[in-house]
Amino acid sequence: MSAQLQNAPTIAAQEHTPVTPRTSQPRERGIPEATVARLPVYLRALQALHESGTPTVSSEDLAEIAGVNSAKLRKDLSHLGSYGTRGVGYEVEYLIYQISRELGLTQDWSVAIVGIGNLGRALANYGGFGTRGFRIAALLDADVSIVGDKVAGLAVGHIDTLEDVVEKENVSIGVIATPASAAQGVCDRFIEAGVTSVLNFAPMVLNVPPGVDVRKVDLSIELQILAFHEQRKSDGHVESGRIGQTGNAR
Amino acid sequence: MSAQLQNAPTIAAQEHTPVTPRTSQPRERGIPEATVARLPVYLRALQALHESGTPTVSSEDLAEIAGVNSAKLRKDLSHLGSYGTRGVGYEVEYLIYQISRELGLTQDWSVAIVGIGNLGRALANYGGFGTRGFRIAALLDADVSIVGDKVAGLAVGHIDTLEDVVEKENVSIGVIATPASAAQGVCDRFIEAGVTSVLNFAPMVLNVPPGVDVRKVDLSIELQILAFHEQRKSDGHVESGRIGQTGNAR
DNA sequence: CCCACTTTGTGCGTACTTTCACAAGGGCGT
DNA sequence: ACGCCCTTGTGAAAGTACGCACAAAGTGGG
Ligand SMILES: NC(=O)c1ccc[n+]([C@@H]2O[C@H](COP(=O)([O-])OP(=O)(O)OC[C@H]3O[C@@H](n4cnc5c(N)ncnc54)[C@H](O)[C@@H]3O)[C@@H](O)[C@H]2O)c1
Ligand SMILES: NC(=O)c1ccc[n+]([C@@H]2O[C@H](COP(=O)([O-])OP(=O)(O)OC[C@H]3O[C@@H](n4cnc5c(N)ncnc54)[C@H](O)[C@@H]3O)[C@@H](O)[C@H]2O)c1
Repeated sequence: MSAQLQNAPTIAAQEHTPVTPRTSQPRERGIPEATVARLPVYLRALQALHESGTPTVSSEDLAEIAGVNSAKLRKDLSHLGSYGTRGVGYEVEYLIYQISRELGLTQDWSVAIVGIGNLGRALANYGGFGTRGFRIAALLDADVSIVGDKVAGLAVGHIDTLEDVVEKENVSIGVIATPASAAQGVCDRFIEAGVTSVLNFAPMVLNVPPGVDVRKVDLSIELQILAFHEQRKSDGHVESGRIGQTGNAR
Repeated sequence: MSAQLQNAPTIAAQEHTPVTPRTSQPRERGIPEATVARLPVYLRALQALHESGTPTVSSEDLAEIAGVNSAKLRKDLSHLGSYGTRGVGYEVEYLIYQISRELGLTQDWSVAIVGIGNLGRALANYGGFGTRGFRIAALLDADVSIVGDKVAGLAVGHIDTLEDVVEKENVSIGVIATPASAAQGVCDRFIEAGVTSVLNFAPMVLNVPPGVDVRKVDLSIELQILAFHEQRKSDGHVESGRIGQTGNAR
């Protein structure tokens, strides 16, 4: 079989002594998915603070910027270890390093995008990609009239070279931006080639074996969720209040 | 104030709703967010079944297609009411109607996209948009060299006409595809103009007042989450198992 | 009309999240 | 050195979400 399951319990356990300088904290293995999904948000907020020259920040302030409850933020960070100083807060630069390390951003990840249509091109041209450890290693498409085109400085390759590219470029994350009908096939090839992380933009549920992570970005679903709440608001209710940013989780 | 919050605490909660004086069975007001987020997935699966001529489907089969546990699916559907027939399953067409109605897709929603750059164009050209009750009412940008261009059959308008457009076209959902630096400003204008649902593609946390829904789509965060798990996999662990599709929730 | 069989709807225990509230830790002024 | 004040880290409570297991409900055959 393959399919199903939402979040996984995350294991925990072993872990030698980290590299951390002095006050290193034992950090337990097993960070909650909900926390993992928020770490990138904290990281972005911290980088903004760092760029503006702020040396330290309290959980209260950082939480405000990140749009979360401060207790939640502290608990999230506590999963990484005790990197704060009571009475003071967290050292911005140090925390950036810790979160980056935890997320695996201290190493580079090669990404291959398949389906260089409207969306694929936008993704390829998206600068924010490389800013954080992600490198677009290849752009692939099945349409021979597109193959060879230069997009964002990269020549589009033919889908048939997927396996070669994955191996040569050591691709670890596959992005699928093809029509839904081709998504499963592309996904299977990625997996067969050894890729175990997939980001899917096609509006369909991919079937994958255990051990493979798939995250989906589905515009249509987002709109439908918004429509649901919008309808509620005008449904006569005075009530409804949804609040701040809701994105993905697990 | 305004700011904060990530996922909303789910309104549901209180909302006794003494409303329905009738029989007890009917759907209580207050569908769990997690359920709302899955309804669109079920809907899509059902439509595929409908197109292939399938008249009824069991929770087991539908769950398989949607990639979820069948008990979860049944519980989700039970929030809408009892639309299944024991021993048979659910009537595809009827269920499509019920879910559509619940999601508010039986009415049309006008959408305005701001920021017609790489991503904005891809969104505008995205056909799947209109397929389900969503109509792109306007495309706006601040760059005068873009204003006037025809994208997906629509002329790009100037951002200064936002308020007029929202009123004239009765826009209820605003899509932000501008650089992060302009996102909050655009968001504020949308809200000021009366829009209470926003879909944000800019990598930043928007500050909004209560009553306004914001959903974000953040490519960078998705990649970072994948990187986290990818790192775990190679961290020596044999273990890690994340599985099937993970998308947004709440 | 009754029985065997299928599938729904849901009670219940478990697990995960969020939030509150506060004791303990640490810096700083005196 | 001492004590005050600020902020962290976290136990515990409350709220949600999941998925199992099964009684109830409906179908079709005999
Ligand atoms: N454009 C958007 O804003 C948007 C939004 C949400 C979802 N999506 C989804 O993203 C996907 C891509 O959207 P798009 O607008 O870029 O579509 P598109 O038609 O512009 O591009 C699809 C590309 O995939 C290529 N392709 C088709 N089959 C392939 C295969 N087997 N192997 C490799 N490449 C193949 C095509 O040649 C084409 O270049 C679709 O599934 C769409 O539903 C798009
Ligand atoms: N392209 C992607 O794949 C991608 C992926 C993830 C996130 N994003 C985010 O989406 C946003 C748009 O990305 P893009 O690649 O399309 O960028 P882009 O630079 O191509 O387009 C941005 C557009 O917004 C317009 N704009 C700027 N300020 C504006 C304002 N105040 N009002 C109205 N319009 C304004 C610009 O004129 C431009 O046309 C960015 O925030 C980016 O980080 C993009």
